Amino acid sequence: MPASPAEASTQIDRIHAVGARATPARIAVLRLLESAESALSHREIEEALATGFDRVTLYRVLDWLVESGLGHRITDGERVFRFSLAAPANASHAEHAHFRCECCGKMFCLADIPVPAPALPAGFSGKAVEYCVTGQCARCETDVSSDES
Amino acid sequence: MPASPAEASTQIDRIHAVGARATPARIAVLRLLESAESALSHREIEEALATGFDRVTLYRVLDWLVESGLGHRITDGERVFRFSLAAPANASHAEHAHFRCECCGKMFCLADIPVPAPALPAGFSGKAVEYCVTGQCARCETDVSSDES
DNA sequence: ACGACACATGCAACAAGGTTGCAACAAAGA
DNA sequence: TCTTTGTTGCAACCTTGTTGCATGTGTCGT
Ligand SMILES: [Mn+2]
Ligand SMILES: [Mn+2]
Ligand SMILES: [Zn+2]
Ligand SMILES: [Zn+2]
Repeated sequence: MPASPAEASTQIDRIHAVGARATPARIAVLRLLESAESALSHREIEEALATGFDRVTLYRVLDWLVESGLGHRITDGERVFRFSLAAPANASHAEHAHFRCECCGKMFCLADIPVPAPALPAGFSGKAVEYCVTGQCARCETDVSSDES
Repeated sequence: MPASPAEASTQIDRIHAVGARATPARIAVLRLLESAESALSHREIEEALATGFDRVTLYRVLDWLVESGLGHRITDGERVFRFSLAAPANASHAEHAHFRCECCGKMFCLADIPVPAPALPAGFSGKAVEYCVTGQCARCETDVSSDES
């Protein structure tokens, strides 16, 4: 089933809104991230998009995503970058906490949980804060508890 | 100037205390991290230790450092691990905040700043928290301000 | 002091994630 | 439709970190 034209044009508008060209790779990545429940790595995106976009093209789309402000990049603590969409159009992408599941490896944006403000030593000036919790996500938790021996 | 024997024996004792063999590479890394003001990457350690320890040996020493509990590892958000010593012998290495300077790239352990406890959504269970602030460190701040045009 | 043994080291090869240079290509606007 | 300028694909490369295996060495018992 091909993507509905209406859905695609939503993404095209978003791309044009930041003054960029709407290319198939960008549209596909936007659509994928839109439907993702967790932040995705380059690898995951490459696999989800069965279409044969070149590795480098995807890297460049992801760079563009972040630079244009349409998405943001986080590091998952295991040396890989993960990407998700910024808050849809309206609010500026407020700083928020992240959660990484050690079981399934997924990375969640906890948009509801505010990041506590830092208290820095004298002379230090902070700009951004990264707050990431690791543990088990809701799904993995239930999977484990229903797997009693 | 060669390392004082007294200094070296301090490191040797620490290594023996965790039931490990005191090798030149381990002693050198411990001594270096002891005197470091910020968490060091493998690369930085390799360069600081002019001695020709093999790349892999240093990686293994760093792995051992963390596994033995003598040190801890953090990710600096740019896909590299950094290492620093755990609190010297006495207290267990409590969770603490980190600061990464965007200017000089150094990573500081803010041992005094406690990490705020997370409030997670239902079903999620957290184990560890990573709290890292990025900005400008005290030194870079003064360097910039004394560089007025 | 000596020897045995377990553990640590060096080397080479490998792996994953990401970047760069450049020629060919295609959105967007005229 | 044409032109322009930004984007793509490909090949090569880089950085960080890991693995296998033969050789070397710290430690402990004697
Ligand atoms: Mn996020
Ligand atoms: Mn630390
Ligand atoms: Zn999970
Ligand atoms: Zn600095």
